[in-house]
Amino acid sequence: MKKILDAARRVFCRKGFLAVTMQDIIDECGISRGGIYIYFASVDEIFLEVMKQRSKEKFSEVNKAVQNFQPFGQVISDYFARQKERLLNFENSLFRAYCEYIFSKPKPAVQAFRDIQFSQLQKTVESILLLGVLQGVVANDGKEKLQRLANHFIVTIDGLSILALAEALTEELIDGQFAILNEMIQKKENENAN
Amino acid sequence: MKKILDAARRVFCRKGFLAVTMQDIIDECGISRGGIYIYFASVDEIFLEVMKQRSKEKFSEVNKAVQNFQPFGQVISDYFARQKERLLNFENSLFRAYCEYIFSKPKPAVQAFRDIQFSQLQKTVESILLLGVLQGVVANDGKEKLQRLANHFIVTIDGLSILALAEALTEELIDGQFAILNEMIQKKENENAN
Amino acid sequence: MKKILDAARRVFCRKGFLAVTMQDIIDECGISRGGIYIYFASVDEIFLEVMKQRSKEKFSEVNKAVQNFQPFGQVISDYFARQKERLLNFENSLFRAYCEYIFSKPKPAVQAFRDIQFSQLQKTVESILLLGVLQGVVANDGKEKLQRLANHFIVTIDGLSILALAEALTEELIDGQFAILNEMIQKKENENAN
Amino acid sequence: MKKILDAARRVFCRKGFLAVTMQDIIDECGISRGGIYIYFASVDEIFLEVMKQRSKEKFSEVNKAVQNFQPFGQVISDYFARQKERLLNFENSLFRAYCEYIFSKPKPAVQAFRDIQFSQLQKTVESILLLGVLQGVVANDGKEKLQRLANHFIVTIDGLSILALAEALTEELIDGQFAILNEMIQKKENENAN
DNA sequence: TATGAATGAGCATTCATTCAT
DNA sequence: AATGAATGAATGCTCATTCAT
Repeated sequence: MKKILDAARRVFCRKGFLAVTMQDIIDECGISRGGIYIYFASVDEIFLEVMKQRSKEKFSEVNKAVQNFQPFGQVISDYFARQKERLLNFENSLFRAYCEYIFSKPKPAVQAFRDIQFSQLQKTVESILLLGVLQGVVANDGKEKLQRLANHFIVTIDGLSILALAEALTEELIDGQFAILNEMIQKKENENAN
Repeated sequence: MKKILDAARRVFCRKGFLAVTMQDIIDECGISRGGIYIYFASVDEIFLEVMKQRSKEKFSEVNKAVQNFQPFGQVISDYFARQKERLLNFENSLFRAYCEYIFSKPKPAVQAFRDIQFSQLQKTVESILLLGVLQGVVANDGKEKLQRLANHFIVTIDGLSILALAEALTEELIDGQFAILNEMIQKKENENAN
Repeated sequence: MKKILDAARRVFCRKGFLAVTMQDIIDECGISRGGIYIYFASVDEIFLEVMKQRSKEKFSEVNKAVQNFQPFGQVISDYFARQKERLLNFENSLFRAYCEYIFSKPKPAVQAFRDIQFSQLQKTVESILLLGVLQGVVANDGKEKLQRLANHFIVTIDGLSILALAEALTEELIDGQFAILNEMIQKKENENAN
Repeated sequence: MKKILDAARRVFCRKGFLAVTMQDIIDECGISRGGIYIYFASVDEIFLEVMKQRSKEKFSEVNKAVQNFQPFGQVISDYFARQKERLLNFENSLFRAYCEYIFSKPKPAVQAFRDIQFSQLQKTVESILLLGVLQGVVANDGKEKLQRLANHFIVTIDGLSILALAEALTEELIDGQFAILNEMIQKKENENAN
């Protein structure tokens, strides 16, 4: 079953979600036509399981760093570095599949799924920024502004992800955008100092 | 043929790109199966033509405003208002279809298409910001920084578009993100004043 | 389309209803896999159409004889002869398919269909018996009794049909049963005479 | 193994014969896939065993009544009552499965099976009628006529069974048909008296 | 004995594409 | 130009049967 999920993940990275057929996954994992239906009734089910698995891995490192109260400068630059690497190696990303899934399903059906993905991400980014606030290197403009800023990070990275999928993304562009995000924190830092 | 393209556009708005079959377009425009193949050999061709049409309309108004050297404050707030309306009425948008198309095609094949879309957008946003610079209300930090800022606008709006498609987008969230973009200009204005 | 229905009828006679696949009908009529779906969406639809066609043919001759007020003795013996021939050549009958269809469907779904079949049959048999009454060769015991007798004819023939399908039916057995039905009319005739 | 047969019987009552899969029986009896194949190689084998079991139960009571030389009036009215109850509770009957089995198999293969079922039934009905003859309440028209009458009872009940499966059977209709069968005996009784 | 994972043949259905009219 | 009937490849899915444990 792990064999199926690993194979499926490779397929989803390669072909997104909508174009993936059971046949693709069967071919990739070497299990028979019927064999796969023992575990999963549809491509949808496999996809959801793959996403569940990924969620577990995804934030573990950064969350650990935050919990260990490591220096904000370190954490944020690690975070950017990791995102940059991800954006530059987008052939290993499930983002395309995630988008196609979210786009194609009737909205009520995916609400729970999408909310989990989004709120987990929000929580993680917020916790990083909060770490900066606690360490006095990010301005404390109140919870609302912090949330807004966290959302802006997410939105920016989502926007970059689209460009990555369109292969319209250069390293230079990434650096430029992350520089802007950094400045937004730095600015606040200065203001804080005032 | 206009009938085909109009019908196809409605279909692409409704179902994206990947899920659209010739049958869908046939049903929508009321022309026969064979009749459509006289003009277009595939859904792909129809899609490209629809996108070409849309490009023509898309930037006409804002470009005109810029060319007429209208007040930057007016132009930018119009731009945000228009984007906001678009994001809140995303069932009429071709963004999903655009994403699915870009995602699904082998990259070299869509490079030209994607570059046209992206550079048109860049040019328009840059021209707006340049208007601000010329009118002395946006900081003149050099061409590179301006381009970076323009990209940030684009990236942010793309990020919001994803959320719109996932129906994870509230009016509040849009306002918050546009406020951040506005502050980035204002900030620069202040600095400029210093 | 006539080609499809004729082929389908042969298949239903040979294999009943439940065991018939689209493939069977496709093989029999020589139309392509997709071609058949232009006219019919499922085996069910084809079956219903075949049955509709048959209903039209089925009672035409005997109904005509009744309407022409032909001698009862002639009509009834023709009817028995025809039924006997049908029972002895049951490989050309749709009875098996009809049974399997009726058996396998959720009852509300087939109610209308089954009622039409049954009431047509009832009406025809009743009209024959009524002919006998009008000609004074069948006892007039009231409408209710006549209906009951008509039902008995139907029930008997259905019972014989089951035996035919089981190939447990000899010519002798048929003759014996039809003799009983004949006696029932004769008896009444005698009584009538009393 | 009894567990298997009991479960299978419930399934056959519910779904007939053709639509029953091994999975259905597995689900119903809670024994594993492989476990069932130890005892039975196919659904066919299970069905035959279920039918064999049922034959043992089926006629025991009426046969006992006949052997005990109980009053014919009692025996026949018990028999009709039992049949009526069976017809009105046809969801517990194996008749549908029996029909589908008989219909679907190549005739030589089921000849023995079908003959056993039919001749057992014939024998039982004949023995009841013979009881009537012996008690002087049914006309003694010779063995051949008696057999013919027995067959008519069977044929009628088979015909009613079809209607039961089609849910076209009312209590009124059953009563009417059984009344006809009763009259056939009564008539003979009267004649006998003459 | 008993299990249940695995196999692969077979079915319904959809769809892009062709072509005679 | 325009039609729409016809094709056949491809997909999801089910099921009887096998077999290592």
